[in-house]
Amino acid sequence: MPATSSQPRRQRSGNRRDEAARLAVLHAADDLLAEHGFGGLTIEAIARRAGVAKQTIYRWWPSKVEILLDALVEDSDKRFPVPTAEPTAASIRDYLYAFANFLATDPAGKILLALIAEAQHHADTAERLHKRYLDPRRAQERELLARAVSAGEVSPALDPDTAMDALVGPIVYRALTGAPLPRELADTLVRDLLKPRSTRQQPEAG
Amino acid sequence: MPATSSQPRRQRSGNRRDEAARLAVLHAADDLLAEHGFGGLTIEAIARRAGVAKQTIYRWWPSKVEILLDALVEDSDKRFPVPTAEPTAASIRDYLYAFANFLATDPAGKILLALIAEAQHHADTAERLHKRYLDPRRAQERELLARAVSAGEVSPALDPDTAMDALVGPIVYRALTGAPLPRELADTLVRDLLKPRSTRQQPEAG
Amino acid sequence: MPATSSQPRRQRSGNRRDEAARLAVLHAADDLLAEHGFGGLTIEAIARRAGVAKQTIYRWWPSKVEILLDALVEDSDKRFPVPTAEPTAASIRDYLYAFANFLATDPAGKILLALIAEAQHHADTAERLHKRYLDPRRAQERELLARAVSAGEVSPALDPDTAMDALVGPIVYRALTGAPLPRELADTLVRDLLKPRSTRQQPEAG
Amino acid sequence: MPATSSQPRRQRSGNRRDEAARLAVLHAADDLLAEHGFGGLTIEAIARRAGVAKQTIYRWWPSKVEILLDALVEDSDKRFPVPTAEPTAASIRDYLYAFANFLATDPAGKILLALIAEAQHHADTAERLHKRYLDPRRAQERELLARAVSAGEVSPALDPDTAMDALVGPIVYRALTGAPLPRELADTLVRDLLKPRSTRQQPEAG
DNA sequence: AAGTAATCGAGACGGTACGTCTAGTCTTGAA
DNA sequence: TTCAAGACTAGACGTACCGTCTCGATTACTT
Repeated sequence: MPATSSQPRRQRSGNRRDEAARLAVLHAADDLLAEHGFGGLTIEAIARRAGVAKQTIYRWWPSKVEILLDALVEDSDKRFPVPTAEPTAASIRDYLYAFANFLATDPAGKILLALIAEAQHHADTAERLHKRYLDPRRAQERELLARAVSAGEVSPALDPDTAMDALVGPIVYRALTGAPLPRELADTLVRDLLKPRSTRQQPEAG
Repeated sequence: MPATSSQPRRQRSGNRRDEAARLAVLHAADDLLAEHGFGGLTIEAIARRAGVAKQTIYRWWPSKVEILLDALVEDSDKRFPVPTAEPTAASIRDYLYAFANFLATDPAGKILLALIAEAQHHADTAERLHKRYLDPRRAQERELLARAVSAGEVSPALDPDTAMDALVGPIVYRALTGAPLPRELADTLVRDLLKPRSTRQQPEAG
Repeated sequence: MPATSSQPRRQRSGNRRDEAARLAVLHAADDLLAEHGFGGLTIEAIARRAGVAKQTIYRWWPSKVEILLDALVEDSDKRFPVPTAEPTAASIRDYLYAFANFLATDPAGKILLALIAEAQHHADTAERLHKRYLDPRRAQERELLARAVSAGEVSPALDPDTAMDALVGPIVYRALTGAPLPRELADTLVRDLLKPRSTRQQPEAG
Repeated sequence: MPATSSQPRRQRSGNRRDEAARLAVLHAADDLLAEHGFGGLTIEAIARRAGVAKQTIYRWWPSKVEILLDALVEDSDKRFPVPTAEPTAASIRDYLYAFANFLATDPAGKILLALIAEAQHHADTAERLHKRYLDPRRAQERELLARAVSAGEVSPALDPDTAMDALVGPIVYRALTGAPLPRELADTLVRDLLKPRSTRQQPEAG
């Protein structure tokens, strides 16, 4: 009587961590944030939505911030990885496009904004956000920029860290204040602040 | 302005609005934000700290966001007004210095960050923050920039609104992420994004 | 525009304790005990049933045991007060009838049984049950018995306290084990243990 | 009876029921009841204390009541068996002494009180308590009494079942309410309610 | 000797109630 | 009319157990 690969419907947890429950929680958090805003994002609501017991959430996540970080890290690595291949001005500009797009349209983009917000209210959140998201990404970004500089592709006036903030800051700020994110913004920021090789001898004034 | 007899401790209200209670609430909110962060800033705690009944707060402020807006508007107009006199690149740069200083050191600076944060969580807050703070200031800033442009002092590549965000965004973003705000940041932003008259014909590349 | 005595529907509490809420809680507890047993008697369920917030219950009652005691004391004083008038064997017997009837048929009778039960589980309950119910009633019963003795109406062999337990114990025990409570039980207990005047010279053997 | 090599610590289960686990559960239940009262007697706590998995408990006992019944039945048959030999008033009185002693001093006595209590809360418990403990014992007691009556040793006024409750009830009630259990109680109950042959023609009034 | 079956400790799971907390509404009584 | 005080409904918080389940290791009876 071969079991002919019929689907087992609900594998039922057992002794090991239930991956289905984990994903259900992450998705529920994502959905609730999108639908009801941060105010509707309670552990109770996540549990209800995910069809999961509260204890299951408390067992695996120390706070709802950590849930959001899990979702954010997974999604943003997927949707707009820091380019590692070609350290050119164009790839940096494309990265800013992708970042702006992520903030404006991806549900996980709202997560980042919510976490930056929450970090203002709780010092722990600030620390965790840095450790799990901002710092690792910034390290990659810094390296991208450094390689572009040493390749002679760009020549920013500021130190790498501040330069990145000067590029990313306007985009984040406009997302935080609900302003649109036109391509010209990233274009101008890259052109004027990074001064790429191709545009350096021809300032727009002419 | 005769001080007429020592102050009678607590004049006990009567039937007009109690100015002492109003100030006590604003100060209590300020103090609590500074001491216990936004998390410790509950209506209950403000009432306790101010020695005021909750109902008194609810009577005069529709939410604690409005309390913070009251404090923010009063203080920021005092500490770093948008310059109205000389529409030069230098005065814009000075304004950015003052803004950075406000965010980094003034207690009311924390209020702005907290309100930007809160605006991510509640749409009402976003609307109120725009209406009472961001929009009025932006109108002034836009006019400053417009006058500087038409005076030939600066020539930004972006439209006035986006250009202002490109200047302000990095400063706010670094404040939100706890990064320091060196003067070079504002210097570079003004020089590279506004292209003031004095630096226009001599791009740093030479 | 005279309000012509239309009913105000819900007087809404205010500053003072809400008597309606208090009664709703006591009745809800009573009903739940009768309908779903002690297992269904949770604070959460009482609050739900009474249409009252949990906090209101916790504000006024330190535990659900105290709710039951409130209900029990009020009801049992109403339904079967200890007789104070005539200290005769007959009135003691009638008191036992009333007690048996209370245990067997009155909803509040179930409360007493539940509290005796709960007292086995929690020492606090035992103490509170004694202080608020058993001891005061026993004091009255003891006095009734003492007056009957000194009036020559009855002559028990045991000290008053133990004698009362010998009368009451079988009734309670049968109620606890779900056995019926026939009148002959009380009759026999009074006749054989209290030896009332009228039956003393004529033992049932004849 | 050579003890052949020190005990191997924990034989690790295998295919058959683990007697060590069974005893560990019974003892853990006993200990927890004694130390933390019925409130501390949770399946989780028993499992923890016994060093046993919860599933092992649920496999062998349908509820914690059944664990207590196991312990109670074993112990009470051992400590105060219903006398089968001589159906005299004295042996009944001795049985009551033993019962009172069991309730007052034996750990298993507390179990009986706890089960009577629990039976008020759950109908299932009531049924199981009757079936496994109260009814079998009562059958033996009834037979003892019946034999004593037909031997002319005693002549109770009540039917056997009610008569037994009249004897046992006061003792249980006083145990439930924390009152002491003096020998005179059992003495008086037997003398006045069973009217043994030797005291029948000489009522104490004289 | 290998396979089958039942045991065990461990612990994750969906639930329910706990007792605490804060929000925001409402009412009283004094000034 | 204002205020302090504080009771009220509502509902989230994080914890403790409940009873069910699955896992992987450990025996003992089969064959």
